[in-house]
Amino acid sequence: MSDEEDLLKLDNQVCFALVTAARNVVSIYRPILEPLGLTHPQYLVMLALWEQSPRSLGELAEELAMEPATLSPLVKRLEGQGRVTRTRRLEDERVLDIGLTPQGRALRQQALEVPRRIMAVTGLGIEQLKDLRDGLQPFAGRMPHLAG
Amino acid sequence: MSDEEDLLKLDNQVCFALVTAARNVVSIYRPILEPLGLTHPQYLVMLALWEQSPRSLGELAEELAMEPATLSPLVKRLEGQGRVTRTRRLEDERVLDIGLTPQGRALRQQALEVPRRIMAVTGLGIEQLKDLRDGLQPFAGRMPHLAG
DNA sequence: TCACGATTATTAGTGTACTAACTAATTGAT
DNA sequence: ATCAATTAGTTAGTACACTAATAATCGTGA
Repeated sequence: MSDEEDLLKLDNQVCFALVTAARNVVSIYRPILEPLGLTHPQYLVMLALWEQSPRSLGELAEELAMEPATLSPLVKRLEGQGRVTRTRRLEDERVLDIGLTPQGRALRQQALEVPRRIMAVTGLGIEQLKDLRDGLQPFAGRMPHLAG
Repeated sequence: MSDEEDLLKLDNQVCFALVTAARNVVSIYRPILEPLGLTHPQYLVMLALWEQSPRSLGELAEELAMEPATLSPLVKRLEGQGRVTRTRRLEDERVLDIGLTPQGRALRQQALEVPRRIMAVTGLGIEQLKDLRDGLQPFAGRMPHLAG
């Protein structure tokens, strides 16, 4: 049992915990978001747009720490559902502005109930959630050394 | 009203941190696992098999907290790469035993270097990794209330 | 023994998520 | 004014991950 074996085991535990936790979160949200007609990534997009809109697809991708190529079809589905608008910006036609429809804006009222239902299902309190958020900080968001 | 807005924001932060952290972990491992010819999920499968093999596909899926339907094609790719064997168990032909080939067993030597390279890239130490692992425990692994 | 329900794995279909290659538009430099 | 470089999005192709439906096998009880 060398140091390397121990490290491999710790590595395994961390990765496993992180990946399964992310999967579980999606599974927990699924039944709660389903009545809203949203998947979990779509929910994150709507949260970002409720904070600020309209925004270019690129800015949105940057804030959500995802690739424009991933966001592009996702936003198209939201447009198909009538929650979101996709319009070329007049000053620069390369830019695609993503905005909210009245229907998309109205959805926020239903979304306000989501967090309480999540806390009820998981039995987690506000403090635990804050601790988790803070513990994840070193890994979260867009990681600079991954760009390029 | 304001309470609900705050909760929605906290909810957003936690989910966002968790999901992007999981994505980032995969991105960090990608270039390191690429010379081994493994994706990150495949790496987790090999880690589990190095601990114990052969094992049925169902047992493996249980330990990895994933669905058999997800694991099935993943294991087939590992078989195609010559790392893994897929054989029906004689006593019960419904069961598919997943074992290691000599090549799959040998791969472990190269994998022993992975954790140090990860720590070098991320700049994280053993203690930080342990803290993160422990912080994720309430969400990690197979969640009982999701079964069914 | 034969029919039935349970167990185990696979297939089909949807939805992210990534990289790489591509189109279209703008900017900058000759 | 034109051509090169850059920027913004999209498309193509691969790989997870889930649900639902299917197939194959096993065990049991009539």
